[in-house]
Amino acid sequence: MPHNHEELLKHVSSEMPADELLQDLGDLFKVFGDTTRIKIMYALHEDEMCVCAIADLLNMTQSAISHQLKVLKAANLVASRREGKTIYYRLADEHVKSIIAQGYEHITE
Amino acid sequence: MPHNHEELLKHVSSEMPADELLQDLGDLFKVFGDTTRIKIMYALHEDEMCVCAIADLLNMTQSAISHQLKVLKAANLVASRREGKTIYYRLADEHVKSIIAQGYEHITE
DNA sequence: TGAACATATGAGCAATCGTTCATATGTTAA
DNA sequence: TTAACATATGAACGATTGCTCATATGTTCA
Repeated sequence: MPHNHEELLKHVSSEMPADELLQDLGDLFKVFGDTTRIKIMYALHEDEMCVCAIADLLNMTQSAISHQLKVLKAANLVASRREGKTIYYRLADEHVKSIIAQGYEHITE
Repeated sequence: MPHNHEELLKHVSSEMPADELLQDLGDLFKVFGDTTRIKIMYALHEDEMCVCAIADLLNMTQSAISHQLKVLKAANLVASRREGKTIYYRLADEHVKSIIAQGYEHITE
């Protein structure tokens, strides 16, 4: 008979957050899991930037950047304001920086 | 003529980490970007577990869990030890917990 | 109003990802 | 050695993802 871990499972199971929360966590990190989006967030680290400046910086099309900004905004990682024709994006809050900082620490240990 | 941001770009550009590091950062977060892997890491939060216990807990096949553990191990997020036929996995270090904690904070703000 | 600019968006396509299934490897005990 | 167990692995398939291209929306200025 395969080995038994009923007791362990009962305990760990009771400590697990709800499935929906775990799903949301995964979805959040999925947003961080793309180099383009990481670059965008790094670019916004110090100051806001408009879409075309980000596109220039990363040497990518305006469309590609715009699509990614939409993803970042849906995850509440960036916010934007309009000034005439231009739309400026900035990091939404400090979580972005601390999450990236933790990741940075891990890979550079 | 489209608007100019040469000065800004020069500055932001000089502050950007190397491409390879940004790639590694994205790759790291990609590993966190899956609910199954998040669940595994949460399960290992307190104590080590063997593969079949994790599979039981998450109600998934041994194979699926094994594949995901391989991904987690490649990213240095979990470590393992053998005891007879059984292989026990545990979190590799505290970074895992702090990264997840930061993400948790963001979604529950 | 119309032209130029800045950004957003939808469809489509190649690439990547997570699972399943079958099977291989490694360990223990009889 | 053989059977049973625990885990790992490779191929394959459907689903998701990130980009491109064409075009739409929104704003300013003449």
